[in-house]
Amino acid sequence: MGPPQSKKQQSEATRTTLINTGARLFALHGYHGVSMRTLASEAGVNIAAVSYHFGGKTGLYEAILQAFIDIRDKVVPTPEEIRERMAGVQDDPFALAACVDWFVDRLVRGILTQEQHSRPAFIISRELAQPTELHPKLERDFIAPSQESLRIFTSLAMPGCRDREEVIIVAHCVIAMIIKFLEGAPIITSALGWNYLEGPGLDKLAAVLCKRMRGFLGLPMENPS
Amino acid sequence: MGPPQSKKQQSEATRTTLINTGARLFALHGYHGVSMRTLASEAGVNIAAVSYHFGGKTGLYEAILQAFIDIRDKVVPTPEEIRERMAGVQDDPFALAACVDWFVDRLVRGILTQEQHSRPAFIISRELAQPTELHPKLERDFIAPSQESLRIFTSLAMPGCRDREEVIIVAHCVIAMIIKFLEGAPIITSALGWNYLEGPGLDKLAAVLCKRMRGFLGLPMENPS
DNA sequence: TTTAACAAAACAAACGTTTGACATAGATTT
DNA sequence: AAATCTATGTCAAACGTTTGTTTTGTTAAA
Repeated sequence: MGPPQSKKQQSEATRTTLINTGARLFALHGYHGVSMRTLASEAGVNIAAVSYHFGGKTGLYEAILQAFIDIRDKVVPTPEEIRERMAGVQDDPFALAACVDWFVDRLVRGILTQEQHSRPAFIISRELAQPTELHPKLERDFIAPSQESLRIFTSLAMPGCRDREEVIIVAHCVIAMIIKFLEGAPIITSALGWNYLEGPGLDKLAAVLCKRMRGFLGLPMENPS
Repeated sequence: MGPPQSKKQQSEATRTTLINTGARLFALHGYHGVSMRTLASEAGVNIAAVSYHFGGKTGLYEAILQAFIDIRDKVVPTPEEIRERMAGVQDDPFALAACVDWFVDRLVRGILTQEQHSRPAFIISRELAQPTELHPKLERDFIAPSQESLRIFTSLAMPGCRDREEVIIVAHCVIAMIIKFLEGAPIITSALGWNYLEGPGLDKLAAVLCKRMRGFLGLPMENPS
């Protein structure tokens, strides 16, 4: 099947397949819930391939986490991007609210729609509740930077707030809401009579979240008419 | 150790120990992450005790979930309780805000402080992201009733909102924030320099959450001076 | 004496990992 | 340019370990 491949191409293809399949299965069933036989079978490769390419099950899991770390900036805006976007609007509540819309909309669509982004969120969210030995690395390279971005956004969105503790708590709430829509997607969609979180449904969700997040941050919920 | 026990007492003691230890370990490491030998060892009982009393590992897990279902009303207020508490204040934003404080404070302290309540939240939250065969029962006896309470509270707290979809989305956000403080407790406490989510720290967290939740629901953040 | 609860040992099955044979792309030699 | 060698990726089979469960025998309350 497919065009004839060189050895390097074949090797790379196997690696990619394993990382993609592993990400999907680990996100669905957790690390301990996926056996190497199921994994290899789903990926369409031999059992020994995992050990050969990644040194074992933990090695593959590590590689998957690393792949997530590498695309972090595509999901969570960097501090620079946030500062640039929100510069000079500290005194205009409606301009601030527009920035909130931008930030929330980007997170919602980044995390909830793109599978390659939603799986990391799934796995990392689980890693939070159920730390493995890879937790320190994940904490340093993914969680901490994301938290920093979230706190910078939050403190900029609440210019009147001088309470550092409150900023940290509020920042946590912002990401918590969005992440929980990922894990609770079946509940939400069935309650709303939707099939998936996409299309008009996702637009509605994003709109409601933007509006409410404004109120949460102490900004006007509605734009001036 | 301890006073001499009758057979029924001893049997009941073993059951309780297994349920408590199981709840702790399953919450920490997930169903597949806990072996029966670790479980029995931690509980201080023989391996065969689990199969003897609960018919196997899944039987114990089921019993643990059932124990959670039985105490649901202690954590999440019932629809009756909510309706009673919030009756006749639909036109008074500040009275409504006080009800929000009551609801949020109860959830925060119920879920985040009491270990016997926080573990169910842990396990059920994981069951959401990673459904097992027990999911339907949990959905019917725990999740659905909790969601109903949450939606009733939300719709009563937003009397001006006639958008059913918005009510559902907002209700989900309310519980999402609180639950995520459970899973993200290590991150939050370390960022804030706290040791645990208790005492003054928990008071602060509850206060901030109450205030912000008011804004989220479109109510005044501060009480009239 | 009967029987409910516990404990130690053994069970088959599934686990992650390793082995050794095989095929072949790529490098080296003739 | 052809022949040979080497290194690499794949595969089926087997490895020893750990899994959840069951069996068998013992203890002590009823």
